[in-house]
Formats: sequence, structure tokens, C-alpha cells
Amino acid sequence: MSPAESAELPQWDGAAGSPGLTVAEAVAVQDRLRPRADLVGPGPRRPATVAGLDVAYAPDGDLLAAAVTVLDTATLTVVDHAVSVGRPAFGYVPGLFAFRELPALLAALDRLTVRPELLVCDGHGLAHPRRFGLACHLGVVTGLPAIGVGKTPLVGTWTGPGPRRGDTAELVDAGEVVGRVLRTRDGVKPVFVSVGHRMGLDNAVAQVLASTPRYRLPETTRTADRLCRETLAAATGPARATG
DNA sequence: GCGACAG
DNA sequence: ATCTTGTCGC
Repeated sequence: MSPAESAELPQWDGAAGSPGLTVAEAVAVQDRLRPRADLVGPGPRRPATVAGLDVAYAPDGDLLAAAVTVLDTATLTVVDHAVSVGRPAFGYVPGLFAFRELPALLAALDRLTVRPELLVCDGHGLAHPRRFGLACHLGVVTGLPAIGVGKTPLVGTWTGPGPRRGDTAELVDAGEVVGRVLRTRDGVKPVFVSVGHRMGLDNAVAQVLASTPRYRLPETTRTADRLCRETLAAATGPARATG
């Protein structure tokens, strides 16, 4: 990467380890934004496009690359994409993920030329200790329908689901249904689906199934994951010759 | 008080 | 998230 490009890397307040917000302030922000999340939807039943978002971190944790891919739902092929490179905006605090990744994700979203009809986030939405995970935050901030698809649980308990693709179990936390545990492939570890914004849980599960024709994770997540890793590699490895 | 804890 | 050897299977 050229010096000119490096100079344009987005820089957000607070380098890693010195966040611009305190934990208490971040929690207060979540409490203030939570009422603005639409958890009912139902959201578009047949969206034409769906976006995947993901972030990759450099080994030292000082640099990150965010990627957004927009897929045509009919073919599940990428029709648009964008990336951003920067520093984590907050330390790693389970429950405060958005403050770490959201700035970079928003920067990438801003560079899209196609406005996706749904955001599929790598992480949770409602299935969060304060019911305001990354997917809720991203949805509220962008105004777009958003759902969370987590690979591991953050909160909640469940029983099942059955062993076949499409089998589900309720994800329950403190007596509330906060999401659904969904088997996307026969005999493979399930994923955790929760509502983010402007989409109901039934539809969220349907959208995830529609985007997992072959692997455990949605094509949205897979394409975004690949893109952010490639972007990070390009921003890190090769371009350090003269040193 | 102690452990667990999205990415 | 990232690191990392080996192993099972299409």
C-alpha cells in the first residue's frame, strides 16, 4: 500500500487500548439506542439483495480490515463490495462489540454503490446481555433491516435442535426468547440467529436458510470473511519491502 | 465471590 | 478474532 493510501486510512478516536468511550458510557449508549430497534419487522420476504459484513484482525490486534459484500439473492453471487482498514475503535469487551467494529463497518458500508435490503451481521442482535448486540446497533444506525448470525452463543440456553438442516430450537435468556438455534446443514454444529432491526425472527431464520445452500455459514458471511482477510493481508504483508 | 464471555 | 499439528473425508 502506498504512503498516500496509508495516510487516508480511517482513524477513529482512541487507538486500541485507549478507547474514546468508557465501558460505562458505551453501555449507556446501548441503553439509549435500544428503544429505537424494531424487533418485529417482519422485513422483506423476498429481498433482491443481502449484505454480509465481517472484520479481520492483524495478529498484533492493532490493525483491522472490515468488508461488506452485497449478494444477489437469486444467484448468491457478489454484485457489490467495499472495504475499510483502520484500528479497532474499542477494546474487546463481550457485549460491547459494536464499539470495536462498527466504525470500520460503517466506513465500508458508505463505500457501497448498491444499497442492500438486509444486513447479515457476524455476531448477535437481540441475543445479547442488554438486548442490543452488533446487529441491532448496525440496524438502528443505518436504518436498514439487520439480523445477527453468531457461530457461538453469548447468552441463553436451548435444547436441541434436531440433526437436520432447518431444525431449530428456541434460544432463551432470562425467560425471554432472544433468538433461534438453527441447523443449517445436516449433522453440523448449529448457528445462532437473532433479530437486529426491522425483521422478525421467523423471517430472519428463513433468510439465513436461503443463504446457506452448501455450507454451515451464510454465503454473505463467507464472502465478507474472505474479502476482509484478503484486504488485511494486502494492508499488512507484501507492501513492506524497503522497510 | 467465582466463572463465563459475540469477534 | 488469531495461532497452530494432526486427522478425517470427499
